[in-house]
Amino acid sequence: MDGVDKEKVQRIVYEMSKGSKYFQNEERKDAFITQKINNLRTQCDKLTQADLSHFQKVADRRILELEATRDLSRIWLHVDMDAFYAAVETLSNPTLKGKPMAVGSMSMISTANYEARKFGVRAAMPGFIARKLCPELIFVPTDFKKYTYYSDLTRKVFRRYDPNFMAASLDEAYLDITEVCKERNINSEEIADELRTSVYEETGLTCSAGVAPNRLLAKVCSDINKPNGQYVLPNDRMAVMTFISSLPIRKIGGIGKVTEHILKAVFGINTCEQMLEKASYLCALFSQSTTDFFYSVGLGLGKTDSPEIRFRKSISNERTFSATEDEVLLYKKLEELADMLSTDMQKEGLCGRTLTLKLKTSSFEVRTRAVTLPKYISSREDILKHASELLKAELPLSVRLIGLRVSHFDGDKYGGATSDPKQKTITDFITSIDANRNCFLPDVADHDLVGHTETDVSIGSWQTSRDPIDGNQSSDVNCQSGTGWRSEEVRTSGNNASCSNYGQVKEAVGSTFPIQGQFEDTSTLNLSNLPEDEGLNSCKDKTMLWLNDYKCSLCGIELPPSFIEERLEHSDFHLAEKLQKEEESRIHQRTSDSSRSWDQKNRITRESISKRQKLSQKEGSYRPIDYFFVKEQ
DNA sequence: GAACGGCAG
DNA sequence: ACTACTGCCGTTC
Repeated sequence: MDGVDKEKVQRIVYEMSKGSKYFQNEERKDAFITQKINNLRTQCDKLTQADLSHFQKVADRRILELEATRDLSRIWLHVDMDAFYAAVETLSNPTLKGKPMAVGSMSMISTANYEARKFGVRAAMPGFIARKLCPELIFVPTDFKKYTYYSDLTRKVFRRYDPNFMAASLDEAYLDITEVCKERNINSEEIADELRTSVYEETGLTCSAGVAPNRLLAKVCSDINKPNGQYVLPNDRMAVMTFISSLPIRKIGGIGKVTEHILKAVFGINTCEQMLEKASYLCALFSQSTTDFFYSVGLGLGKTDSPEIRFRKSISNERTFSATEDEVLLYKKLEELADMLSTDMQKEGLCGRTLTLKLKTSSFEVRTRAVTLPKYISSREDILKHASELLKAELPLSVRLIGLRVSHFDGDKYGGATSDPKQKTITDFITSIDANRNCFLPDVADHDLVGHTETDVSIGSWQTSRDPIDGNQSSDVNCQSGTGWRSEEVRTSGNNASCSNYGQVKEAVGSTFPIQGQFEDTSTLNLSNLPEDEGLNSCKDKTMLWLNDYKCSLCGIELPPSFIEERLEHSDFHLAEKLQKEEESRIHQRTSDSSRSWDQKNRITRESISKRQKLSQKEGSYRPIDYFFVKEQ
């Protein structure tokens, strides 16, 4: 951003925060990092020439191995909407045009428009500081429904170029445009141009694009000519190496403030190519996974594969409020969180056995306390009971945030489900009912939120929404809005939108997940947990079955309107499923509800999977969209 | 394997 | 008067 007086901005930010609890905590963290840097330096100094030559050899070998994995056969495009939330708000209120504006609140800004950025106002900056930087700044509260709606519009465009595109958040996506380029015999630059034009025509919003041989690079590229621009990095090794050589490491997804600081302070690394120059030191001081990532950065390597399915590993929620030591109040907050979390988990049919309590003290110190239970839980009572015990052990304490997380899901480690006692029971039970029925394993898996992430090489390469979410009147009693809009979102938009939170995307529910997965879950729950009539009605009502004329409201499978036969078959399937279920409940009347749910879930999921596989074989070009996640909320 | 802290987006 | 959520890594026991 030119025109920004960086010194002035820094000074104001410093003056506004200096002396605050937050600031003191930042200083504490800085001190810790400084210590870490000193330790690393010491270790470096201890390295002998012999050590270094040894590590150099190891590093060289590893770099060669990584180089051998280079794949220049794919063309990836990363799209990034420009100041997305702010742009959407301006669309719905044109009087904002040209004025400095920020989406968010006094506590936290999610996105600032370009006029505001001229003043140094940025995403993730608290509103009160932003106002100091720009007194006439207009604040607009976040409205995720709106962003989800526009996000869906953009995704309709993306889908035309890559039906299997990866949504990284509401405003970012990765598209493998290799095939389109081939089929239409045009180059990637033209595709990018055309795509951006289409997005603008269909949404009124501008975006930027980056094209490169892998996702890591594509992401970097989309930032180069932002806003409303694009940059193409050809699939050529020399071009990549030249591009990467002078690139500051901070531009790379996965290298944040701290890593940048450490690498610079200890090794003098500023650019990507220096990752290779200092390879022996890195090799000596960091783990294999970390050095692999660093070397990959130096080589300009990134992921080129199509999204693999991934499972959600945890689900959580947290709230900030004005710090208090009042135990009654704290328990009440805890109860609300347990309530919301349980609801979210049930929406997705999740049960987990590790519960983690997160506390942020009034001095911003973060603590987590966890327990792993002998059985899987998901009910509000179970969560609350164990959470209360964890909390109790920490009191008295002045707290400003409480969070709860459940992880270690059943069916976690693909198939690992059977290793748990309770599951064995269920498995056995179901098996006894129908020997043919296969439980758990990948099936269960699919029913989870799956996403894919690009994560990977260690410090990951995923993306999340760059616009932090506004905590919504953060500091106060407001703990509800979060979930509220989420559930609405799910029902109304029924699409890819996700509402997430973590960055890598979501559909409607909580945070981050792939849409497909989410829907499947939702549907599963509908069928198994709701009164029979509901499921049945939905099945019968063909017009209601296809959300946005595209996605099945029951299981989330995505079938475009042109798939007429498949659609018919699909609705028949749900009907049959329904009937079968009714029949079954008659037979196994005494079956416990929970067991029946499991059973039902598995069967449905299975069907969905095989259906999808069938489709992809038949129609090579069509595959359900996998999402990844987004986080927002 | 579990717990915890931290980074990143 | 500095968010919400998720994933992964490293360390320690």
